[in-house]
Amino acid sequence: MPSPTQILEDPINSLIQRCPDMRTLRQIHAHFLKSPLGSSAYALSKILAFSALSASGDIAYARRMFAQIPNPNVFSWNSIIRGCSLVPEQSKEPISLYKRMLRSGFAHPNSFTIAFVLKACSIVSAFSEGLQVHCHALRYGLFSSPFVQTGLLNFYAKCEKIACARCVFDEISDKNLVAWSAMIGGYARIGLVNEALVLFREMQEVRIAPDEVTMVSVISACAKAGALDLGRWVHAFIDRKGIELDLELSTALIDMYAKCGAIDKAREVFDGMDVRDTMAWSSMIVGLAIHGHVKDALELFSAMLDSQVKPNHVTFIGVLSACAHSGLVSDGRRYWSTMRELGVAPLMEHYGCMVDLLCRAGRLEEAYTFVNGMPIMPNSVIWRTLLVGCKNSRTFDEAETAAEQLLQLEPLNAENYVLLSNLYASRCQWDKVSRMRKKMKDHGVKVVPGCSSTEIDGFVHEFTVGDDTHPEIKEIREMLRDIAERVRRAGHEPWTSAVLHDVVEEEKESALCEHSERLAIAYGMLKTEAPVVVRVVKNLRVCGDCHEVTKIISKIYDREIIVRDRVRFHRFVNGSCSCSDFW
DNA sequence: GTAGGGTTAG
Repeated sequence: MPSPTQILEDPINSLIQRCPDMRTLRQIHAHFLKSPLGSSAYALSKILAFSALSASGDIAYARRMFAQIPNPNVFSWNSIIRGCSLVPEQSKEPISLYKRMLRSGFAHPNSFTIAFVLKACSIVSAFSEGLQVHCHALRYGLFSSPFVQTGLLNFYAKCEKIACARCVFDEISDKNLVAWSAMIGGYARIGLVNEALVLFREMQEVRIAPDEVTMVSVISACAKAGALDLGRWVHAFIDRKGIELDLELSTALIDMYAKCGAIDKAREVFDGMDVRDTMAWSSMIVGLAIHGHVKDALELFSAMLDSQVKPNHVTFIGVLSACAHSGLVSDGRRYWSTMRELGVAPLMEHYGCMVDLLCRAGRLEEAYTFVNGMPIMPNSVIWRTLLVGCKNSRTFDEAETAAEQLLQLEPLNAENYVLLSNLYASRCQWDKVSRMRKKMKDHGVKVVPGCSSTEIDGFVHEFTVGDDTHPEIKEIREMLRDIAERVRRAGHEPWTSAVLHDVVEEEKESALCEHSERLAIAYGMLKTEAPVVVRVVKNLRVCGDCHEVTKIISKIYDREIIVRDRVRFHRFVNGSCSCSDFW
């Protein structure tokens, strides 16, 4: 039997449920303030929830309203906490609100509160605050809520505390689809590809059917691994299971195919999409750019503008890097202006592209002036780009200043000393070469060997600095040296994967058939290495006199070579000769 | 009233 208040309150709820916009909500609010129900906590909390959470709401109005509620109930606290974490500007405001809620002592957190605060903590990676929320969840006996469980798991994963996330995951007795997806996504995000894929397999073993959200993480893991065969298999799996190719999954597929070298396949997915947003367009543009398909990338950018999708900073990274890789200096400058006209504020990455553009075109002085005129403090990448340009051009006098800046910013990065040492060596400045060695020693900086690999038919071929153990290393070196030489002779500058592809295809058709397997390995390396499987694992750096093979590859592609945790990936792929067997 | 997803310079 409903109480008299409930009878009166029901119309409020239904009124708010049907409220179309804030204008109407304000009228409803005004009406209730004047009515005898003006002080009803229930009515106020419903009005607050609408303004804080609905798509047509107004968080500023919700904040003002919340400030006027004398003793907000838990529902109101939850609404304002969640509402404040939904705004695009990331802040710790929801966490501060939660602290205020606890201090007020009037309302106790429930599973909704904990889930919302954890979400807020994961958005801003507020690790210490999240830890306390974890304690509260246990103290208030709320861990049994699946929303709290996944909230905690996701919080740890987003803070890159993956072992903690795994502990939470293992503690969940009844793991649902969301928990599995969150854990797989957590692994994939930080590049623990093997763990992500193994967990995906375990998920199938316990008969939890993955959905499109799960598959985004799985595909993203394949992209990070450069595992084209696995990626293809997963795509077929998605089709076989009838999982919908929504916007996010299609974008993940475009990215995976592009990063694994199958740019045509990426384009096929892109062309098959009904709706494309900024990220989808950007993935395709970036993919084309890194493959050296500069004309296609720039045409696609025009098509994007024609289709009224607003480009963002990532789109312009693709456009500017496309220009940089093909020497289109004036076009690059034009796009730089377009970017500003479209209201996309240049970030460090964009300045990096422009410096790269000028350096590759041999305009070192201009690049240096550009760096000095930057309104933000140049980072180490900018100085390194400039120094690599110095090394290649040999006609620039400001290298010393750039070197000082770089060493000041990153005195412990071995890569910098090696770069500078090589730069001085290229100029026969041997005293400076030994000074670099001494500085490195003084700082206790050690060289970490660079490492690259390629996957062919599910088998990973690994190459590490100073490691000659590959059974055909000599032949592979010779072949790559030959390919590099042919490209050099052909006068293609800068070298792009498209040019390389042509040369390798030509090789395939020529008299080298007896070396087909080696060629496949070399080609596989080119195919998988260059298209930005360039994932640099933190604290690992390519440095030192890299292995001949990796050096040639990086030279050919004129980009940094891959460093990633090969061993893990190797273990995974080595478990089987082909991925279809593995699954 | 709640949870898990896609693009990023060298």
